[in-house]
Parts: sequence; C-alpha cells; structure tokens
Amino acid sequence: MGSLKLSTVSGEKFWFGVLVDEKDRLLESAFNPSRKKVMDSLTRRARKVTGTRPALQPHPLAREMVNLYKGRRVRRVSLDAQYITPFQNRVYQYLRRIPKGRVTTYGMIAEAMKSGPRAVGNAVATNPWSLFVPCHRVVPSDLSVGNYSMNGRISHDSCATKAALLEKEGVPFQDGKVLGSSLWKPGQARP
DNA sequence: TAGCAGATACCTT
DNA sequence: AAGGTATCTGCTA
Repeated sequence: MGSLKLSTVSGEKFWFGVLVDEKDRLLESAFNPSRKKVMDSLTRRARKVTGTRPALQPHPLAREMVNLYKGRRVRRVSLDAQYITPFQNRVYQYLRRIPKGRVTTYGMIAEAMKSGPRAVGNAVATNPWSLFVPCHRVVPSDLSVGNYSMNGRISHDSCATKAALLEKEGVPFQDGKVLGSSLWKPGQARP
C-alpha cells in the first residue's frame, strides 16, 4: 500500500474528513463537530493500514462529502473494501441501493440477506464510509429515528443529525417517526 | 402502550 | 469460544 492522503474541510457545523489512497479510492470518511475526532479516526485507520501517518493535503472528496451532507447528489466514488469483512460488504451493497428520500429497516435488510437484525445493526454501526454509504437511511422497525454514532459515541446530538440528514433528503416525519410511505423494501441479493 | 426478556440470534476476532 | 450488539417480536400489565 502506497501513501495515503487525509483531507478535512469545515462546512455547516461540522468538520468533514476523508482518507484516500494513491488511486483516489476512499478508505474512510468521517464527520464530527470536533476536527480532532475526525483526524483521530482517520489517522488511526491510516496507521493501521500503512503503519505511518497520512499526508495532509486537500482532496476533492472532502468537498463532495459536504455536498452529500447538504443532500446533493455526487458522482459515484470508488471505495476500498479491502479492510472490511465480507458480511459488512454485503450489508453495504444494500445500503447503497436505498434511494435518497427513502429509508429501510435493519430487520428488512436482515430478511433480504437471510441474516439477523442485530448482526445487520452491527455492520451498519461500523460503516467506515459515512455519508458515502448512507447508513443514516436505516431505522428501527418502529420507524423511530434510531441510533447514530458519527464515529463517536451514540448521543442525542448524533441522532438529531441523523434525523436532520433524512429531512434534508425529503423523508417526511410525524411525531418523531418517519412515515411508512417512505419505506423502501430491499430486494433479494443480486448475483 | 410502554417495558422487558428471549432469540437454541448472528457476526467478529 | 467468548463477547458485542445503531434489533425484533411477543408477552406482560
């Protein structure tokens, strides 16, 4: 593995950061009100992969991340799936198919995959590609907002961020729950 | 309708 | 083989 690049930008009320390889493949993305937390998460990953610190230099994908946060559509990004498990990979294929403005549930993904909802939650929680793989579009079966961690601890703030992201994408809410009309049912695994 | 376990759970290291 | 879990369902009151 060659050298990695780390780029951060601020936008809205967050810091956004990406870690990319020499071929512009995304290894990890993170966003948080604290720039230090973003940097820590990305440098930790880089160190694990290369044993060295990544080079700090601007990268367009960081800007793209802000666009995603604003609810805009961006070009397809190539992800480096070398450091995730096959199960995570399968789960993320489903996440990437959830249309903007829709949501699905942990249980529905589990059913489609013939796995269990808690296992799916486990994989979703460890998504290394915040925003690029839209894990915020997965909610509990009671259609409440559910949990979100933003590469940190689960908190009220991060869950509010999840709700805000969904609202930006046009998901209708009522009494703190998404409307059933926005549910998207995942199809069976594709070959 | 809110709270609480069980699921012979499911995946990861 | 143990440990973690961003869940779901049905049963209780």
